[in-house]
Amino acid sequence: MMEGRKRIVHHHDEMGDIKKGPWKAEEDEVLINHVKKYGPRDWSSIRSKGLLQRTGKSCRLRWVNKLRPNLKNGVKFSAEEERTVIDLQAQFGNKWAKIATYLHGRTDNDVKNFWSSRQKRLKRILQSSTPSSSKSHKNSKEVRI
DNA sequence: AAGGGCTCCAACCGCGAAAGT
DNA sequence: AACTTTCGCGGTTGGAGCCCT
Repeated sequence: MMEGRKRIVHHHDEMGDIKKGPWKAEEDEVLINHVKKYGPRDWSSIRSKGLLQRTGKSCRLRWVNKLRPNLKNGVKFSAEEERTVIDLQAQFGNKWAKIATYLHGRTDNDVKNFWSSRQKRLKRILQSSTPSSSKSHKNSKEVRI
């Protein structure tokens, strides 16, 4: 068997097991407390202080997209928000972070997700009405534009 | 009623920019 | 000035949970 845990440690990496994947409520709390104390910065120090086994990158992402106050989490884009994204994308291109600054409570990730869902939706619709492809998946739900 | 396909979104990655040493 | 570390962005993806038959 030999479940060897040997590992060459470059003195500074704090014992190299980095946690990935979904965040637990407990981790969120640690992150929130850190931000309360020090502000939304120094993401990498969270790991070097041994508070969480997450990269700075992961901590920042979690804060910015999910934990930061006043986010409209779990609320679908309103028709107006959709309009705004579509218009701004036409103006600026795929500048999601920039576009998000025009929408209160939405993050670049939200905008990006909205856009790619929409793109796929449009592609499907186009596909299913193309001459050659007669395999039409029945119009399941409402067709959104 | 179950099981396979489809959607959506949370979180990852790579890379370039910015900040630090 | 040069090298290292951290941040921020855009693109991508795996899987939970919804349809559908």
